[in-house]
Amino acid sequence: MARPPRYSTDQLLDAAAALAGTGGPAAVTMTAVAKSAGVPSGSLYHRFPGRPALLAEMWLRTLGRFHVSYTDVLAGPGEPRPLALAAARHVVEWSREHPQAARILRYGAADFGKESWPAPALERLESANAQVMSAVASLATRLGATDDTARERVTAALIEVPYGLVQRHLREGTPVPATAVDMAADCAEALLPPA
Amino acid sequence: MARPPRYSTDQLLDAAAALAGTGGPAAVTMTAVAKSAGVPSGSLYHRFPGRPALLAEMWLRTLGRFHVSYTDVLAGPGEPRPLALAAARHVVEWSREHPQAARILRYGAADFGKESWPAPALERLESANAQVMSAVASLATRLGATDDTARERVTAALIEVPYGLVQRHLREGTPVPATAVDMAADCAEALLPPA
DNA sequence: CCATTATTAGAGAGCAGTCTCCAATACAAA
DNA sequence: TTTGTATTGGAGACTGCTCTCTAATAATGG
Repeated sequence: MARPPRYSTDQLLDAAAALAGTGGPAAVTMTAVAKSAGVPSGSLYHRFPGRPALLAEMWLRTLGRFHVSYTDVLAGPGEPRPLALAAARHVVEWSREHPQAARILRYGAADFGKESWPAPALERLESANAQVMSAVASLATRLGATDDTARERVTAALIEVPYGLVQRHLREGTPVPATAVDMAADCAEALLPPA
Repeated sequence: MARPPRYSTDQLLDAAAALAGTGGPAAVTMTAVAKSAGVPSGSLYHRFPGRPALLAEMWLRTLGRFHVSYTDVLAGPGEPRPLALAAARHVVEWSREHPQAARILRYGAADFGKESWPAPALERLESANAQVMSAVASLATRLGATDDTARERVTAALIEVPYGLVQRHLREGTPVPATAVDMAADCAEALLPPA
């Protein structure tokens, strides 16, 4: 009934992600994506209503890929404490394996113009974040974190600290050392409620 | 001998820093800085040869302010271990006290166009970083960190972990909770060589 | 083979941002 | 007062980016 697409959405997002990974948000211009993917600007605007929409899709795709692997770990079988340690390790391992994606997530959604995103994209972001936060929260209760401080410590152990361990390497473009995985686990041990 | 300056360099950098703190690197356009400071573009370009130079000065001023307070702590008197814990705490405390500055340092120099900076600015950056790294390294040896892994753990304890603890709050614009200070110290305990 | 339609293709309008240039200005020194 | 000079002030050239518009194209269903 119609002409088949020559360029896939993923292909365009790949180009955008590559630019974002190396040059940060500012490098992801519509012109640069079009050039890098070998697509005329018209085709790009046929897929995405504008730059904010493209940035939103790229961000959500990247975040989603991390989220599925992360929630997989969180939802795994076994005792909560080993699970929490595994989750902390996983953040670092995932960053080691997906440096380009991790370099994108190093920025906030705000750095990719979140405030201009189309409403559906914002909702997807909201729901993705809520899902992860609820998984972490449920693990926190299983760990015996009752008050706010204890819950904050769990969040820090599972997300913020492992992420911090990786940041500098992502910024500098150097590979994340394997020793960072153990550091994340050691910090988690120190932050989680006593066993 | 000449007309006195009406606008100080600091005043212009303040405007730039405010823009960077709220909107990130992309918000710091020469036009925006001029408008926000109430300065015509000609005056701005009289002080700074171009946008890269302005960004460099802003970054170096912000980094320098952190560095002096941080190296003060590192060079303090006393046993190395309490000193290291104090340094870890200090990173979080400083971010709590200087949220705007911390929000700037959350980005890398690369995000502020480091590759286009004038050569003298690059040298100053290099030397500032080297100074801090050497202070950390000397503390690491005093702590008994002999191999590379142990040294990496010290760096992580003193810089990367405390910084990671603060990141999310900086991104979201929420104040950094006081509990984060203790978390930084607890993680440092776990990462430093055993006492 | 024709009509329909999603997609490609690219030219170019419009705009925001950087930077240049030159005249006007205000002060210090002679 | 006069001269010299660092600075202000702003107009506008130039560039790069976003986005629009229209025509061409390639497949499908009748």
